[in-house]
Amino acid sequence: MPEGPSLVILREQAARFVGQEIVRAEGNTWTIDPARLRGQRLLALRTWGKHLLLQVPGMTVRIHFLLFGTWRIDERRDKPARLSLGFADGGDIHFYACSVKEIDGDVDAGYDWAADVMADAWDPARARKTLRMAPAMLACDALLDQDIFAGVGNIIKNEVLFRTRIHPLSAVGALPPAKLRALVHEARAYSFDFLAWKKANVLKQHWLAHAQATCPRCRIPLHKAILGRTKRRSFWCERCQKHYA
DNA sequence: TGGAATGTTGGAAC
DNA sequence: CGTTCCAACATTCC
Repeated sequence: MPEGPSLVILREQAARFVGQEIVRAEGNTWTIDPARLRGQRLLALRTWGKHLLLQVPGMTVRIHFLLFGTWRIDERRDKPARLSLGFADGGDIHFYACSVKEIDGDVDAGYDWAADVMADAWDPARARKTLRMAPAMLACDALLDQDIFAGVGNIIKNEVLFRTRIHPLSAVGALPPAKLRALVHEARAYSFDFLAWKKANVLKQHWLAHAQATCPRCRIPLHKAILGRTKRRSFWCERCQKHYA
């Protein structure tokens, strides 16, 4: 469950642990020593794109779920946890099949919060400017670029391109200003729709292009291919998504 | 049951 | 030395 909106849900689900002492810490992670977290107070729980940041005094741990990672709160799966944290109130959180890393130094210095499509600090003008500086970049690659659209994943990519009627192989430099603006705007707008639909457990039924066979506008078959430098699945309509080149 | 999938990284190759 | 490419990793579902 790794796109940005899902991380927001996780952050909200785990918010009650902030301020509590970590009384148990274990797991099969090899990148940090879980024992270092024991006895520490969880100072903050933040997200940046697809990253979850756990801050305790003198240490920040970054969790990334990649493609297969999952978590559970107040329950366990029948699988070894990469990292498990137990809190003073008796609750616990378990992370599975994820990447665990310690972040060196100041978190605020290392992350550009303006790039996170879910963040209050999201700055669409910054995204547009970055895109204008890379005119040859394909639209399908641009949306997956975490330095520009942190939190956007393959589902959001396909839905944003469909909504904005932009062909995935369009060069961003060929987009008229209004289209570029729409692309950036929808990257955030769709991400918040994703968040609401995911919370309501109705995300998939709202997919218009991703993993779909037919264009809901034209009723013709959608195209499906592995596209771009990112080599990810794209679903698009040749009739209603314009190829800017 | 083999293949595909909401993703990133490290190191090889150029 | 910088940029690009690809194998590797990890898990579940159909």
